[in-house]
Amino acid sequence: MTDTAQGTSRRYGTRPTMKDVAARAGVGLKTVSRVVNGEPGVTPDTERRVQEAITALGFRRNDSARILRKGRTASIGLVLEDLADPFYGPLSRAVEEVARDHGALLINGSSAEDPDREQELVLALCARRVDGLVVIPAGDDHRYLEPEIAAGIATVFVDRPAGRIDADVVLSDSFGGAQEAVAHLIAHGHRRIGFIGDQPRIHTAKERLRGYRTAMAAAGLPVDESWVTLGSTAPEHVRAAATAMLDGPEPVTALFAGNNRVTVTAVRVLRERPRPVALVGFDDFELADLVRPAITVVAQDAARLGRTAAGLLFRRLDGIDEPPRRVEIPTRLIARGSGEIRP
Amino acid sequence: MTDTAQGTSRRYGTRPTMKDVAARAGVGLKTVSRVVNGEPGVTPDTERRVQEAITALGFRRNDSARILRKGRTASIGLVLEDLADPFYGPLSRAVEEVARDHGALLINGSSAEDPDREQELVLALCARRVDGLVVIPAGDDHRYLEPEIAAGIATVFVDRPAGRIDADVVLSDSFGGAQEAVAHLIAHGHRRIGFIGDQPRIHTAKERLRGYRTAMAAAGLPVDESWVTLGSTAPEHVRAAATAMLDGPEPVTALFAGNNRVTVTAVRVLRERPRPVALVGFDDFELADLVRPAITVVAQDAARLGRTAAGLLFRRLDGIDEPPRRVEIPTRLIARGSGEIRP
DNA sequence: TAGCCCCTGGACAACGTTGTCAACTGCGGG
DNA sequence: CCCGCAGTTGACAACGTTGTCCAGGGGCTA
Repeated sequence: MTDTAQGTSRRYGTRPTMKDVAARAGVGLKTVSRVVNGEPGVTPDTERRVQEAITALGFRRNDSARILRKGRTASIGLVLEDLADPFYGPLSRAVEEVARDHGALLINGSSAEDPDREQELVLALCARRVDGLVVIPAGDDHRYLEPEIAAGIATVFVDRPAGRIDADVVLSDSFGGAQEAVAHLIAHGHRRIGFIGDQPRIHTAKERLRGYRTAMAAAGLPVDESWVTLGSTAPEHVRAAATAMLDGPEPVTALFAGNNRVTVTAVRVLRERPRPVALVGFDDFELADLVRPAITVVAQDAARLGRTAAGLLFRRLDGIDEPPRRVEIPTRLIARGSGEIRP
Repeated sequence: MTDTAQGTSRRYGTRPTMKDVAARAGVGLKTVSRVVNGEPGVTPDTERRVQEAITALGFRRNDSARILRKGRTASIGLVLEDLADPFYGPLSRAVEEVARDHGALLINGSSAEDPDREQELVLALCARRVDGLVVIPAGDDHRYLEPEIAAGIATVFVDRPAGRIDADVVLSDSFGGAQEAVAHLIAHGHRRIGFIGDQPRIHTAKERLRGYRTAMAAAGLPVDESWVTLGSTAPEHVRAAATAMLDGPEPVTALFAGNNRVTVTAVRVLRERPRPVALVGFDDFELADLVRPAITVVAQDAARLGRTAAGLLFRRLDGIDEPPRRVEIPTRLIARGSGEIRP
């Protein structure tokens, strides 16, 4: 009755299977399966015996086998740039939360903004047969995904559109947000405004630049090309760019920072300057209101991006078949002071 | 020659298997397996034929089946409190990076500081047969993991120790860090110092409180119990606690904040006060140096915690068998100004 | 009491892959 | 000319689970 360790040689690292449980409970294999899955058709007494055997042996269903048999993995993959970036943490969490509501686990990976690594990760996830993918693309050619999508792996892109394939995508309104930011600076009297953005191959960087140019043009302001820098967002690079704009022959009186990493470095640079320079940053961040001057930003709702994307994904997984959608999430200008400095 | 779509009825959502590839290439199943896995013993000509079939059919190996057969999943699980918390993002990223170096994928889940949810997640990961687990525990009883560990799932705890089982653990030196923080405030002339920490069931909260009390006692200072609050770190709660300490009968002249969320709210509260109040926070955060006064903190190295834990995990997975270890990562006091305000 | 149905339980195949082992080829040496 | 050998290749079982289908037994009705 209490013979927990009995004849069945349980080597370390070897798990009991349903067969073992069945043998111990003196029932058939399928009966154990029924109990484990809560299927009907088992008498209370049999069920109890099976439960006892499960507990005694420490049995846990092997989901790998289950997945193989059923064809669905109840897991989705998320590929983003860097989990350590404060913009992606909330996004990832939101995706996870939606996945959880649908009983799915989340496997995620960071591409480090490297297209090859993105592809490697995505294909590894496909080999695992995740049910769906949420991808923040690093590359700009996703034709490699075509066979996977055709084979039924639902895919939603977030933050940036897919390259060369037609797929669902959820974006922030980078263009509109940038336009609004720059218009805000113009409204406060600025005429020479600098823009420091991410690498030009990144969609959001291009869109924000376009917003900047459109706003400038709409106000009839010329743009000196020394006021625009796209490239690495590494601190030293941003620092050099900002310094050049501020000390150039046509010094800017305001800066528009293309993302949160740029903004942070810009704040540091401006802090060292004798005269105040106006600044608006794309992306909100914690404590933006506590820095002096408080930082005016164009806020994107990362969690909402993630929720929306995951929602779209599970719609697909639930079998809703419709042409690829493009959802745009509005941004919001939060005026806090740094953008209201007059030239 | 170009008959991509031929007799084999490929329904949407059905993937080709090695059998299909074998049939198309006119070879045996095992030969396909050999090619896919780069095993030797296949003539270049045969290999080419198989490769062509693979490309034509869009075949991708089903890792679920592979996992079932091989027993190893090449994936590890990470259970933490909240991926959106800026402390855990870098930790998660560090674990991911180590996993990647070992060819493993990372599945992660947020427990939301709920013990039941932690257990649910952990067991789901075990059912997936992850090779190992990195857990930031929310609960304080992990005996439920015993059968899993006995069955060979390596487990490492981070940030907080496991409850009621003996397992590897990687911790920050919360006690020492807190002691140092409070001593720092005392050295700057403070006698009445408040402490606002996380819920008392959380190990780090207890340790930091212990450090606080030890430092006070070492300086021969009494602690009025109205100066100590442990509990939710929700902003309104922290705000109320701080206000009470600052306006009480024995008003504190300095605050020690038990984690990053508390610190942020404390900064906001102190900002509204007419007289400066000293503040030291546990956990560093971006922009801590840009707020005025810049925030003095006890910095923990989240990435190093993650790297160390993952390193330990893979040592276990590589078969190194030794008694459970307890690794403590030192903290570092970064004086920036807010802790140097005199009473 | 025969006949029938329902309820429970089990035998068996299948999911897609990999490990084992044997068969086949062509070649060189005795 | 035959034997053995090395190098390829494929047939088959197994991994642990679930779906299908059938068998046995008990209770009910005619």
